[in-house]
Amino acid sequence: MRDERFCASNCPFTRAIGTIGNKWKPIIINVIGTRTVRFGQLDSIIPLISRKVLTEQLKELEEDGLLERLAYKELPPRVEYKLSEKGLAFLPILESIKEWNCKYEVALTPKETDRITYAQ
Amino acid sequence: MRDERFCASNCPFTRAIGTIGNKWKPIIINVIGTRTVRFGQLDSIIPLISRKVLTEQLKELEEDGLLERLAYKELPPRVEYKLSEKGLAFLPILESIKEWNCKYEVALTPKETDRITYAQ
DNA sequence: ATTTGTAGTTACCTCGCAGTAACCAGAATA
DNA sequence: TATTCTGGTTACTGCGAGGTAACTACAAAT
Repeated sequence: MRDERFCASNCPFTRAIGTIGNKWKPIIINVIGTRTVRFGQLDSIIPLISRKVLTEQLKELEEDGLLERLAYKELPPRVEYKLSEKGLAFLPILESIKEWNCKYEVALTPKETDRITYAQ
Repeated sequence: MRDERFCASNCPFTRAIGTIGNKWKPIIINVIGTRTVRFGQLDSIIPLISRKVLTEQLKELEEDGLLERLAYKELPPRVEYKLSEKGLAFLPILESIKEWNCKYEVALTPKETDRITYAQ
């Protein structure tokens, strides 16, 4: 999922793309935003992602220091995710991507059915 | 390569991730920058990418209006790629990703060998 | 006559991403 | 007693992304 050849590059930009350059991570970071979110919430807010892949993505994001995982020793288990300082600093970039897209996107005619929104 | 479920979303952010949210497109956009670059140049500047995938990515970027393809009717053929207004407007976002990464990345110890740089 | 150079395209094959389903702990509730 | 609730993990599986190699056109150079 994470491309090790990218992460091993000596180019900062290439390394950055190696860590956040896939489709799920920007979505997950955007969904968490400034909140504290539980695993089950993420799983239900992002319907297209499977539990397994969500787990993997969250683990990588934690390893890369973008988010913090708070596991409470309860039963049934409770785990909360929130963005770290690094993750929060990435939010403005996602905002500029939104603005960029709204400004330049060619008009589409999405079906009224199967609408999916991850924005808050 | 492009995730159609993402592109069909009614959420602008999700659609944006659907078009530029993979590892190669940000790299290609960054390499082209403000220049006009030939196909062969891209192929040699980005060694890890295969010709086939490079062709596919360039075609999608053109379809999404991020770059312009100028094919000269010569033999041997000559094709030049340059960013459109939309593509150029994306460059500042890539710059902020670079800054973000340099500021927050955890220190790595990349091998002195196999160094790869796409930055200009 | 043969090689070179460019920008692809095509067929073929493989590896691995990702989906699905089953399973887990153990307290609380019915 | 059995079910529920949560946040995973594991095994199995299939599809498709992506790599490789061969091939194209045609002019110019050797």
